[in-house]
Amino acid sequence: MSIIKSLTNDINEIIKKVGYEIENLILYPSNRKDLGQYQLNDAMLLAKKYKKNPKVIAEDIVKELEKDERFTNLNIAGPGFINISLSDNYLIESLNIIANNLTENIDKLPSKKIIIDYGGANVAKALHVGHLRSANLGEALKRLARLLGYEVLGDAHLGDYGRPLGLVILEIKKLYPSLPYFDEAYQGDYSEVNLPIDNTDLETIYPIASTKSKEDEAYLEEARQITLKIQNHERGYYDLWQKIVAISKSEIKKVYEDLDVYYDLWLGESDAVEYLDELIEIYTKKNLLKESDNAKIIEVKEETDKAPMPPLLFIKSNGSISYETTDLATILQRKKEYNPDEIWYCVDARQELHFIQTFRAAHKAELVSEKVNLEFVGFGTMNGKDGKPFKTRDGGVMTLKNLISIINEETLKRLDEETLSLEEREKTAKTVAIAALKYADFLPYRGTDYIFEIEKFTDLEGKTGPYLLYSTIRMNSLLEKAKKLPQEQIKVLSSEIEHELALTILQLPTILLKSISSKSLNDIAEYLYNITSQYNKFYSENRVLTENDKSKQESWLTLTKLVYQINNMLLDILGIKVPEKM
RNA sequence: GCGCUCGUAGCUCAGUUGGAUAGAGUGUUUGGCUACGAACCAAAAGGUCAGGGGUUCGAAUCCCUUCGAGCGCACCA
Repeated sequence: MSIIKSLTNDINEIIKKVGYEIENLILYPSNRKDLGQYQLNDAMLLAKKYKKNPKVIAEDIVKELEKDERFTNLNIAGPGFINISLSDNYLIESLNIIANNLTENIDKLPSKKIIIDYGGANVAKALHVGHLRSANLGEALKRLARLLGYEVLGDAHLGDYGRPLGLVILEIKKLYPSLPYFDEAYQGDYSEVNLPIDNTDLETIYPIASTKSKEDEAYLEEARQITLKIQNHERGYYDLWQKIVAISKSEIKKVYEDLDVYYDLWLGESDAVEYLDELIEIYTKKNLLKESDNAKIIEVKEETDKAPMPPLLFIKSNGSISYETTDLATILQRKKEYNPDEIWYCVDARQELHFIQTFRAAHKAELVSEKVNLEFVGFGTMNGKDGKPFKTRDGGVMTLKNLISIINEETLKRLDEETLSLEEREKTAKTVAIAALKYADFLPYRGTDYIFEIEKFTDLEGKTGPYLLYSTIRMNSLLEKAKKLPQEQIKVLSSEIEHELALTILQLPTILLKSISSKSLNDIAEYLYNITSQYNKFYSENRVLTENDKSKQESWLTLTKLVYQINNMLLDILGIKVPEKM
């Protein structure tokens, strides 16, 4: 158990002993550091509950806390704030426990099996800036959840089904009508067909097809028919579809690897389709399907709804299925194959209604038990400076690949030509660029729409990924230079900034729990900046290597090591790598 | 129209299970390197927390209301 948690528990016990009961006691870091390190705000609440003067209650509590040697400088301020500080002895002892084993400073959660759905990548479409948040968020939540003791599977949930693929194949048919895929008489093996199309072609074909479909009703209808053919596994079309998926998937994988995003499962919508018959049977047997305008729908209204709730479109009037249905099939598939306790969906916040419908329909048919938490983890949209969804200057889509290379160039310019060879610079630039990109994305709360500016992601100074990397590397460099000196124990805390750092370190487990419960990484991103800038202040105030006081020197080195380890751990959660030099 | 989200420093964002004096980065002005790595550190200036009302010991945070913005509302995914 973490220091801060056991401390909170103990204070709770002490207060109970005095005769008061606090339901959810939290030891807050004080926002009046001049009065104490921590504050307890509960005397005011207890005053209401026990109908007593809050100051009297505070005095009762303080009197008992004073008997404990861990606490010092206890005082009461204002209407009944209790200010608490920790004694240096206790602080040092606590830090040494953590320095000895970092996991002592992490509170594990009861084990659970979780699937995180954080893909959103679509076959035949380039990953664009909009995919960044899903990938970053999901990957980081996966790592955080694992650290806290959950069993986690990340699923790419590839968009490999539905109309876009129909459109792409239609356009290919228009471009290369003589391909055997479109020749009904063809009897040969499709794996031997040479498709004159690579991933770059696919990415240009889709926008063209999409535009045509909006302008030409007949074209759209033909695409609908082809979509249906794929869904019915019609020879030729189905084979071409498989080929396109394979080409596209390998390219998508590459971009995700650049971002240090790795999935445990590379399942797609199409993989869920084998559960479709079973799904339809379940809904039919339970009598949950209704006919409406030639389509089959599921009513998902509830009495408490404030707004009209549209039904879930289960089977379209032309007989094809919508993504609501593949999402339901996916839930069934996950239940059957993995039996998770929770499924988290990291998707754009604008899809909330869709997921409310899907979750309700899933629970209505008991695809998963009511206890299984299907959670919508929506994130805000990336807008341009005009407040509308981001477009490049010429009105196009900024692909993720493009964005990464822009930041790469920017970073490369900043790297020191004297300490790094060209080869090293190129490799390092990539790592630093990704750090800049990811960190900038994590800083705002996940639900906030934020304004996407290239400058924000290429910024290398101030509260940025490169700042964290630079500082962390500098810590390591110091530790390396002091390799022969002892760095095992903190013996003294000799300045204000060292005390600040100590308290920040104790606060870590609280930040981790806050982050997993809000499912947002901004608290961790903020914490990383805080601990790093506190360390940098310490670093600028002291000369560690030339310090004569040996116990001071060892304490400083141990503190450096501790912060270094924490930074590495947290950066790893965010999926950010630390290069050796930069 | 109905519903959801939001409005905090010039800009970009934190802070919202109610806590003391509302924070950070950036930008502006200024000071600190023949280096334990200056992609750093220090300091100044910058706020009617959109407006109004209410709840209470206490409100950026909760409730009501006005104004403004974004998003969603079955056969796109």
